[in-house]
Amino acid sequence: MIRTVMVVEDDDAIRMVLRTNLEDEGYRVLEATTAEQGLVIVQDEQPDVVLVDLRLPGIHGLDLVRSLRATSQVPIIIVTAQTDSHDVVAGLEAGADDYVTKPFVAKELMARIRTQLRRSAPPEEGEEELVCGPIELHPDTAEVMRGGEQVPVSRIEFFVLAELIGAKGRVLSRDHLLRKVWGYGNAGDGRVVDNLIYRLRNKIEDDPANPELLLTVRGFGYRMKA
Amino acid sequence: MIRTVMVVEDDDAIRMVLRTNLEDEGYRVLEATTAEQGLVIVQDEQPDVVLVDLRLPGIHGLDLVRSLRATSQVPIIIVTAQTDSHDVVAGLEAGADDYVTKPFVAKELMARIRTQLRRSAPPEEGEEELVCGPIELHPDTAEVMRGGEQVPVSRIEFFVLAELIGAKGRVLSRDHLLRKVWGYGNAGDGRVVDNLIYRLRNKIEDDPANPELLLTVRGFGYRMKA
DNA sequence: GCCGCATGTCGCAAGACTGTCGCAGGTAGG
DNA sequence: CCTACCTGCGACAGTCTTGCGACATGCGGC
Repeated sequence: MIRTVMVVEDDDAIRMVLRTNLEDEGYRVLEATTAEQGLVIVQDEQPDVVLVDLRLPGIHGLDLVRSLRATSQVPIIIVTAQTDSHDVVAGLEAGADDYVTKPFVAKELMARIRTQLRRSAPPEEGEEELVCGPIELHPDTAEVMRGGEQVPVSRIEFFVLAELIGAKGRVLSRDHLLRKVWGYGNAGDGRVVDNLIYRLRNKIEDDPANPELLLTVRGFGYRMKA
Repeated sequence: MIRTVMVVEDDDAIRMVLRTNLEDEGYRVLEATTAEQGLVIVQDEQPDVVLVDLRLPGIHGLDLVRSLRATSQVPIIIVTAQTDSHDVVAGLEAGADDYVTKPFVAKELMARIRTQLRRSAPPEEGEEELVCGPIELHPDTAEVMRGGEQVPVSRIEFFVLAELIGAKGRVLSRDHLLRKVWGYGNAGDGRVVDNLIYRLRNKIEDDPANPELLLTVRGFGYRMKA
């Protein structure tokens, strides 16, 4: 079954990234740049989840949340730049089901969307196994195991590894990783990825200088051993 | 068997939080914002439990309780902002089976609902065992045992521990705990959880500085030892 | 072999994250 | 009224994370 996600966000760059990520996950994506537009489209199209930015031109995102809640039970996730907990709490009180603050980790946002969807649509097929050679990822505990022993990795390292292993040996470009993991406009240039790969190798490879698991594909990007 | 819970509450934010928590517990949720609506839906749908707010627009919650009691034996739990014991006593006399005052601890409300359900549907499968290493939770008595000895913990500490142990080793984010335990509006942001964890550790860990049961997962949240 | 570019390597510093603790208002019980 | 406790809050310090830049290295084409 194809699910529809509605994005209400005025910043073109962020909306773009969200759309790309959502489409990659197989969702149909609807977009709106204002609260008014969003309200109409939601009622028209009955999406399965709505992402709402708080800072919108004109009507504030909060009011949009309240309006939506008044007429619909669609799961609402607030995506806001306000780290100010004020807006966030107000958002939840207004009836949102979850919130994510920018800069967000795109993979995490996707996971949260899945969670909201699960509520409205029962049990999907089990989580994908995240295993590659001696490396094993446990999303439940956010732990990475290597041959049975735990390897401490940071939040972002975890998500990058998850993305790579999930790709099952396919090459992923730096851009792809930037968009999927870092998520958005993170103008941060390419080397960030290189760095992270370097650090990951130091943690999961026997000989980080001669990687056997996390391979470089010159000119394209990185991939896990098949 | 899927149980149905009816929520009669006019405040959108609170109703939302209740719905989220109830659905997470696996209940089907019906909502009404007025007594009239509630009465109709209850007779229509025969829910297994009804939550009633006392302050409702129009007909008062108390009258709704009386009306319900006149025609049904469905367990009724009053959820009220009135700490004023007046209304509460009146509510119980009107035929309610239990009451919870706001701000309530979400997990506690869920527990009370289970209790009411147990009455109407006798032998379910036993309660989930809330045990983790030397720690043992007794929901009936709200006691925490550690290696056979009782550890005094506060109300909220108890529910946080219950949530964590119930998660069986999975990581729970601060957000998750805030919503599941504190339940709502608790404008209080982040550090509240950290503090509570700190206090819990002082009570249940041998060496609180090097926790072995209640673990931190940096960047994600907390979890119990598997 | 030489050059240019892609990638590896590493240290740094800002800032994020968490642990720790004292304080104060609130509540319950006496 | 007093006391004890619960609970949220803020401050501070220590640790870890992470983007960045600089330089080294290696690959591929000529």
